[in-house]
Amino acid sequence: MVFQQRVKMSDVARTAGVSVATVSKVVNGRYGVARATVERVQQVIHDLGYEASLGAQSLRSHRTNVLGILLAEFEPFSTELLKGASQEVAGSGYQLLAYSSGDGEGAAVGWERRSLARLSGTLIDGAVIVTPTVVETENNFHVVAVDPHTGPSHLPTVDSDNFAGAVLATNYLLSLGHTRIGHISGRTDLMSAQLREAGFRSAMAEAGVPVDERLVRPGGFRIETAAGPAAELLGLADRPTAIFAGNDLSAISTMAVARDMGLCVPDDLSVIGFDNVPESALVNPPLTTIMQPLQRMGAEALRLLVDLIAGVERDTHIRLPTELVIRSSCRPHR
Amino acid sequence: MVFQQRVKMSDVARTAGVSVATVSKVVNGRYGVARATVERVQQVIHDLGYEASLGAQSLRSHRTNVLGILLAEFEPFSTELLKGASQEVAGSGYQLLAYSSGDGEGAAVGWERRSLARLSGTLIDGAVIVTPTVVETENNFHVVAVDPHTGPSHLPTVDSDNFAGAVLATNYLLSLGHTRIGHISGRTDLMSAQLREAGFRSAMAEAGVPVDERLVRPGGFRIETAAGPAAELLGLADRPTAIFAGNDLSAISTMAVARDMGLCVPDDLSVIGFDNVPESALVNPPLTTIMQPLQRMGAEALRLLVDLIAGVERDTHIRLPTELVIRSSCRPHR
DNA sequence: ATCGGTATCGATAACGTTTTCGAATCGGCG
DNA sequence: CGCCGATTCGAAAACGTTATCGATACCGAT
Repeated sequence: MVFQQRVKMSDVARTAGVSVATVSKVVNGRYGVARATVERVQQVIHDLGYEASLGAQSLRSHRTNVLGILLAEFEPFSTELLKGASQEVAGSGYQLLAYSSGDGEGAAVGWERRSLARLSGTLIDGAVIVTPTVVETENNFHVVAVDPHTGPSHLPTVDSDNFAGAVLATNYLLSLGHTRIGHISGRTDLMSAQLREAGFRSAMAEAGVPVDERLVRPGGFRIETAAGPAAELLGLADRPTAIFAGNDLSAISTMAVARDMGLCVPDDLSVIGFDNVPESALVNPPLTTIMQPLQRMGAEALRLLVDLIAGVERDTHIRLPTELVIRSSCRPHR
Repeated sequence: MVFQQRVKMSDVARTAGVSVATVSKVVNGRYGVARATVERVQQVIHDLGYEASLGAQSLRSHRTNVLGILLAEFEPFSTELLKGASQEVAGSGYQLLAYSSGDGEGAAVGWERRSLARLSGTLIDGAVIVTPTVVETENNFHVVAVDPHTGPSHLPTVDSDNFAGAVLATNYLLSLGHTRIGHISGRTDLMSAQLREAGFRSAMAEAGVPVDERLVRPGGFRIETAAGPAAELLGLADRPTAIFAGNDLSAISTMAVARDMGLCVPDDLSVIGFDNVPESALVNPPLTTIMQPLQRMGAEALRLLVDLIAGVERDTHIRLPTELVIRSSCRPHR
């Protein structure tokens, strides 16, 4: 019910009978202000409920003690990373700001660069960027990338062992007797997607099973974009008996398409995913998948970022292990 | 690999051979600049990759086209709301910034007020606040509350029908033959917690079953805070045969405590939750609960906020229905 | 030529904070 | 009593942007 204007530093200064400069010193704990004055100003600050304006603060000092995490959207993958990062930030002295491009559908490339330019140097002290396609770093500003785009980059990075995970998934399908295995690959600009496809091909070659190129199609890592390729694959006269989807969302999409076409998973078609997002345990049938420790990846990324800002010398590339999680979406080939 | 300073408006102005004022007009699409100039400036903006500084922009104009959503932490409840809000924001012309108090444990009361003071008027044009305990609105700044604190408030609000949901839950347990029903209530400062307890008492009274006051304990809506009360309840000589937990996290905590004490859910103890967060379907046994449409609540809150800023006349209190979701954590009383 | 009216543009003052640096005060000591 | 160093404070400039408003250029009409 209190209907008041934002209280600014000059208000505090006036009621405390000092100058804004002095208030600023008190707020930031700078040296050179008398004991009595400090206490009086702090009292006024408390009484008036003063809070520094983030915008003005950062505009002047280029330091806000706020870190950002940039996501294209709040899909399950990013949300899990966010949870991990959020837990890690507690007690670090920083606060966390999650920024979504909001682009949703169109997802204009380069949103990370634009958002970063908008926030860096004027709002946040550093950022972790999830699945960035464009990496470009201004000096004196730290970013770490999670699951970055392809191509050479010396950005500090956190990811999981995508290649090994893909080998795990493929070998599992092979061990069930499948040989006509399809692969719905991910966003071609993502390192992880390329490594998963490479792992798939490697495992197939290792087993001496040739890859039918018609069974490998890009699915874009999203439910909507994967549906088309999945339908094409399943529409083939000699359709695959198993599909290794590039991520869980593609796998879920594939299962939906299969159902629509009258196919039963896992009886008519085995499906394995990648990520182990919470949703994968909820779908029917529960999805067999490759787990990457998403929350831990988020936590590691945040800790790495904090260390970088603090100037700590440490390894700037973290790779976490993957693991096979067996549920009910795969069955031996008859 | 490009290693460059942040490019500012004056840089654009210099290379385009105009003044910063003109650049500003071009950026904001103001009237009064020649066609040719507009194009030239836009070209330079694109070439240099200029992006306005959020801080400076908002400091001066008090308008950023950015909305905030304030969460105490990224637990499941808030995360679902966030997803809903995030989907709704696409295409609204705004961008969404999620802010977590980061307080995690201690969760100092009034974090919403402090964060809001920090962000409002200098960073965001409006905010939706999840489970706020302190409501205080500055003029010319819009906020909408989701699941707000108790006490009178004329804040625009989105919530679900907590009372009816609690009646649903209680009646379900009663219909299974339970009469010794315990209730682990929620954060006592939250409207939703009070309404759920009231619904519980109302349904019990309606059925003519007296409430044993020793079986009603506050659990704080969190896994850690609910464990103690749950243990006390289950340690009673005449322990309850069923527990209506104030939310899913309390219910999950209760099930864990029960397991530790050698009790089997649902055979020795029926447990029902509230919220239907995704986790409730993952636990073992899957949790029977009351669903509130969390994502939709987030979406409605965001739409309401946008409308308020735009000055649209509309209903400022939205209440969504709840629903019983039967899974496997309840069983008829023998 | 002169004039009035439109376009187009740029100086400049804010916005709320931090930081530098000089001014003022005070106590102690010669 | 005069001087000096230490302490405490405030004036003012900067940060990058937007908004106001006056200056200039140009046009056609008298």
